[in-house]
Amino acid sequence: MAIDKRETILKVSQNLFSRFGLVKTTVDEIAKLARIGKGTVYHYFKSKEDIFAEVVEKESRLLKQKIREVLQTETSCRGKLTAFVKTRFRYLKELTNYYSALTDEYLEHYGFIEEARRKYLDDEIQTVKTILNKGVRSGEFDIDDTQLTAQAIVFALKGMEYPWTFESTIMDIERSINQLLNILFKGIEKR
Amino acid sequence: MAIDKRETILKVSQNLFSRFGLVKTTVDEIAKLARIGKGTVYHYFKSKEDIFAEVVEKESRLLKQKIREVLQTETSCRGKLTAFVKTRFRYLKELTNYYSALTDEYLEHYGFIEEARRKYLDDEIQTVKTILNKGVRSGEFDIDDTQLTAQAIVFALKGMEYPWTFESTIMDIERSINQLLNILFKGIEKR
Amino acid sequence: MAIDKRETILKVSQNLFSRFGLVKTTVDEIAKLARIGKGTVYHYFKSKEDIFAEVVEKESRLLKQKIREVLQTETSCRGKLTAFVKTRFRYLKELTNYYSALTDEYLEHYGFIEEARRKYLDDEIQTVKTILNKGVRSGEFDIDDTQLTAQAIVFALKGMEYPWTFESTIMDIERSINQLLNILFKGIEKR
Amino acid sequence: MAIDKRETILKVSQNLFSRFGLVKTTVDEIAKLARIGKGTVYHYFKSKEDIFAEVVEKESRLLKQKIREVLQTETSCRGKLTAFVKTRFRYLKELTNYYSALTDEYLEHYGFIEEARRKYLDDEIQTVKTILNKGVRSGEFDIDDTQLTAQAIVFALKGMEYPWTFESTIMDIERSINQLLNILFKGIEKR
DNA sequence: AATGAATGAGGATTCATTCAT
DNA sequence: CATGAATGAATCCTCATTCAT
Repeated sequence: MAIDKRETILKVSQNLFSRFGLVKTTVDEIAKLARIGKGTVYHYFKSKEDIFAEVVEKESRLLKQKIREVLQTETSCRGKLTAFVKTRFRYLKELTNYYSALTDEYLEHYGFIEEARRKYLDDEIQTVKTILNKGVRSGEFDIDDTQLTAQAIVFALKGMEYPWTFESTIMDIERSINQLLNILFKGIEKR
Repeated sequence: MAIDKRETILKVSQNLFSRFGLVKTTVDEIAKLARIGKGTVYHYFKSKEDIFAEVVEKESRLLKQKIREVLQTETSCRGKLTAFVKTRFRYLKELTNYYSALTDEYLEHYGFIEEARRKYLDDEIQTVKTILNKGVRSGEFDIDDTQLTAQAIVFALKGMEYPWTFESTIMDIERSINQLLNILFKGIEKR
Repeated sequence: MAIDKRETILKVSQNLFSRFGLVKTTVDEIAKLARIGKGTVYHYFKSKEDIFAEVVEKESRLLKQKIREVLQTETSCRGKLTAFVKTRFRYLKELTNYYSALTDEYLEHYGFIEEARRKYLDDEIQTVKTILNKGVRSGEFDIDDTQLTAQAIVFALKGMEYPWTFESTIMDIERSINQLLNILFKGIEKR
Repeated sequence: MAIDKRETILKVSQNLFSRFGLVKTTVDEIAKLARIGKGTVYHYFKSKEDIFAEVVEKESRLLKQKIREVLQTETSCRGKLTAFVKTRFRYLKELTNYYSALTDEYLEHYGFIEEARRKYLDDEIQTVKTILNKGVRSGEFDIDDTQLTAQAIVFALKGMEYPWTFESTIMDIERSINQLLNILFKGIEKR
């Protein structure tokens, strides 16, 4: 029961934060949506920021795990890279708090966000670099500096995190991702 | 005099918004920094959001103009694309409000932001597509679907907009951009 | 067991009240320090005020008893008066709740405090008056109106109750008490 | 007008603080009593504690000035001492915040109160000591250690600060003060 | 045109008390 | 007996906006 309520708070908070952000989400709303008293929220969490931190942390764990799973199902390096990019993209669309925590400027002042960002970035670059290295060794890829290339790829992927609220009306993001991967592998220059 | 004051408000607001965001910037601060009375701010602008909208609009115009200028100095399509990417990146680092307006989730509810985003995106894609088309015609590029490719490139570029506060300690962004352009042109697959 | 817990609550409350006062002491703290559930506190006491009332009452009883004891060990009236003053002072330094209950202004609204004050005062004045009367009869003292004098002395003694947090750095209170007693007996006028 | 309002806030706050203390006085009450909006209170003062500090400071100044005035009207040292004691007492009855700021235990944590206490005490002792020294030189008084005696007297006077809410029903404080002064000058021992 | 005083609607947080288990 | 989950009233403070001067 108790855990139930804690979980409920996290769930509605996740929802609210993802829609309105940290500042514009009020504890009142959280309590109301969770159908509990405002005080109860403070029974389970020390502050609104604390809830946010936990929501972000949870989403982060989920994303990492998904990526780890998916990487194991692919054998070729090209397959791995493709899987990584697509999984990452698909999940980030849902894990909006994690996304916004990594993005919002005014959150820079919260220490835990800074920390999360750094770890997240290192993590992703490392993952990509590992794939690239393996690809180079197996002869699939032709890359001079895998570290730098991994960085560049991860940066480019961040473009996918953009909150594409009007995506459907303008374009099909999935197709764009495929195209991006194509470019990534082949380049656009005439050979 | 009147125009002077209006301009001052915009300038200090730009500064404050870029540092603290829309929500955390108070009208009091704006007035104090502009060395005018708080009421005066409301003489020139209907609301805080209005100031924000205008700041963003102004930065947007500036960016577009810069890109237009720079594109004319380049002749090759590869040069044009490179120039576009680099200019865009350099300016976005300064035009932080424009950037954050395009990014912050809780701003989605403001109509003018929605509008700005759409326009901005169309614009950039169009610009890139034009370059790509020219490149294909001139034989520089080898691209099936320039619309889709332009979209993919613009998406990838958004990754550069990430607020890299710890950039210096982790990596040199400029080098990453060069690498990204390399990938863009050549791909990573062994030929 | 039950009495044990009740006693524990009283003890930790005495400690907390003396350090933070009635308002700034929370029931949570009391429960935590007593290593019991918050609800349990309400098994033994109707409210926080109730705990406070009992703590004060207990300290009051302790002080009275101490004074009674000490008065019996002295024979001369001057000795009795000296003993009374010194004992009273020494114990009040420890019985801080009793002290603060008698002092804090915002407590005036609690009926039981009003009552305690009145009783306490009457009591002390009566005690001193008894000593003075005895002294007058025995020829030790030369006093017109022992009632009025007793009142004046008790008032003066209240000055000693002041929370001298910085006492050590400024002066030695004990020495001041001696001096006060000297004045009390001899006066400061040239004879 | 502006000063008017600031003054009004201070006045009603003085009243409320003196009746309910710092903790139990709410900003809402202050605003309501001053017939202004709650926000206005914060226009003039940074916080509730700030108002309190200023109220106390104001009362302190008033007391000191009154005492200075009264000391000049008396010529004999006995007269001066009597005047000092009586004035101090009469004014403290009104300056209840000053009084409670000097007394309340839970206020010890506020730095400015600590400071005020120390200054206040030094001040009073110095004032009394000056009178005593003059009295000794003129042959009016017979005192060994005027510093110690001054301390003892000031301590005793603190007893007068007690919140004698039920004074009238029990005794006439003024008469007690006279008696205390009598004791101070003559002592109670048979000569 | 310019001001800053005035406001009140929120919003985060605390805490004494209740109550189901 | 014992608990701690649950509550909501109370409280301090912020800030965009209005308005009289």
